[in-house]
Amino acid sequence: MRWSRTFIHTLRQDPADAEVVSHRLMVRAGMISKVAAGIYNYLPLGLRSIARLERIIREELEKAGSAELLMPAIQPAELWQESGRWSQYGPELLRIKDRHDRDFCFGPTHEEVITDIVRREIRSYRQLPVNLFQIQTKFRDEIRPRFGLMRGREFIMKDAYSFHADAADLDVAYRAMEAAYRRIFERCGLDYTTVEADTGNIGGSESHEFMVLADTGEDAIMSCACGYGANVEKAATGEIEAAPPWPGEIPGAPEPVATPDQKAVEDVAAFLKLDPAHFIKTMIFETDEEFVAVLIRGDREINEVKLKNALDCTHLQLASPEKIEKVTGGPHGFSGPVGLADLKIVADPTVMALAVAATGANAADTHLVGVVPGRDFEPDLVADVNLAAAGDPCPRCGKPMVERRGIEVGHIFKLGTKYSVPMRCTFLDAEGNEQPCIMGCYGLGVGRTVAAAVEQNHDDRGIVWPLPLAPYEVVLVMLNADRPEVVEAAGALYERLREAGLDVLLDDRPERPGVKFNDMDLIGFPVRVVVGKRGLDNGEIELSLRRDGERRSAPIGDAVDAVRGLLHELRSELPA
RNA sequence: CGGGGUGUAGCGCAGCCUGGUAGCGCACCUGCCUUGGGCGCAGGGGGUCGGAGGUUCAAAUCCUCUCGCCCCGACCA
Repeated sequence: MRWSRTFIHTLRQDPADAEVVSHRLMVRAGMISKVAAGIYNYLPLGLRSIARLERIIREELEKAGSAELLMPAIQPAELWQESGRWSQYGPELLRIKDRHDRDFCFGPTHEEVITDIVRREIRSYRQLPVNLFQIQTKFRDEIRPRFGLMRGREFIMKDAYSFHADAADLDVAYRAMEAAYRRIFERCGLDYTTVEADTGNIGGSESHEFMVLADTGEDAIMSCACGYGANVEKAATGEIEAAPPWPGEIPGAPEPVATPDQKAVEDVAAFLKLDPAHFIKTMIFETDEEFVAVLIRGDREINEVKLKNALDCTHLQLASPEKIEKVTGGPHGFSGPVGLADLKIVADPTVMALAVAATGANAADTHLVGVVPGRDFEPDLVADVNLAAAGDPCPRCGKPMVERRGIEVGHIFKLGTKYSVPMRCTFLDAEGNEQPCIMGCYGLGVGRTVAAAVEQNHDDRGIVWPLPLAPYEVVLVMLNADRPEVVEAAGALYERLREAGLDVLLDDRPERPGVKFNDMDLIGFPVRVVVGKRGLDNGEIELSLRRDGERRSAPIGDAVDAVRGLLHELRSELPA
């Protein structure tokens, strides 16, 4: 392709609304442009990178035994009503009506449609398993879209779904898809890790996320040298170090002490000359139907995702100070479990491990010391609601874990029968009994993966594309476009490179050299070939790799081989 | 949805406080010049100042309402 025939318009300045580097650079490089909040055009250059990733995805998924299909973006409400998600999904589901006033939605995901497809055809265990995928545009009306392609409302996703006769067969597909994902991200040259994940409101028994490591990632992940890794929402810990010994005697009953204006645990601890770990922090939450007092050791934080799972509720929020006062009898900041007879109490194991503790007295400016868990209060539920933190012991090996940030580019689930039961997607087993299909689902954010690649591969001049995702592998820069001999030589070389099957863009613009070089660096083509009058006088061209910029010359007659050599050098570092 | 910003030429911004002919840089067009890292000179085109209403002799500027966009938070296969 010639630059003058495609549509590449770079920006000299950063767009005012771009915050993260991938968003900034992709807009500046003329790969994407914004239409509305979280809705983008994929311009020719951006689409080429997307298409290259899609090709890798198709190859690996087909190898893993998944067949491609394409489902509609617009879905009828009836299917969502069958699964129950029409009422559960909330405002993130973009609902629309047709001219007959019938309800539809723009699909944020396709469990309902795929389940409908499969249930129409599958009758027997002999027809299973089924594994299907699509690459398709999704719409989720996110509360806060941001970061360009990283969190769009409309976005391209690869979603796959598998249907099985039993859990063992699902496991086979799950492992195959996991391996396919690994190959996809490895082929893209991305530095990633897999972590155990919470299943969220998709449900299911097992779930892994694929995280591209980047400081700007929206997810926190805990990991350990032993191989354990988990999204912080899900992360367990080994046994948390015990609180220091209680100073002094353990009283026979809790004793109230005055703590005027002392609310935060650190302040009260300092005031009472205790360690924060001696405290029981009591947080009052409000669920769909009740108030809950949640107890965590004073030096720890609550993990709301774990709490939501422990309570098995869909909505959860901290209660307002007014409501806290109403349900506990004491003001915000002085809550404690003792005497909270009417409230459900959930305690983290770190709390129950305390021999004796201090906590709020449910009265203004008062705390209780000498509270003994089990003696002075009894929780309704003991559950791990502890937020893992850097340095906490690994649940597998006990060594300290580290916290890193990641971009969630893939998420795979064992769904079980969450959709097949309500939607009656069943088959007859070998004994002639009707059984629901066991399902798995497998998502991969296509635009997000490309953005993550930029996030991970750039410098202060622009993008440094990993070869497999570059919009063009090679750019041929025609300098001195006013010189007929240069135009002729560059044009001829361009044809030779094309005939050799190379993926090359010819920059034939009559721009000054500085403009061209800056654009090449900004867009980040892996291999750059320069034809200019200076080199041409010696019959030479200049080659360089974007990642190191080191320039080397070659006779123009050897140009094709020289380019191939550089591409080979880049390819040899990637899996086949 | 709560908090904080912002909207003026294609892009990035000033002007607003203190009302009085709408500006700057880049980009674009013409000519000359220059040509290996975002040249130089000269000339030129382009804006319902997000929208509606109000105050005023006069509104980009003040007031009210409204819409878009951005950031933080809650939210999120």
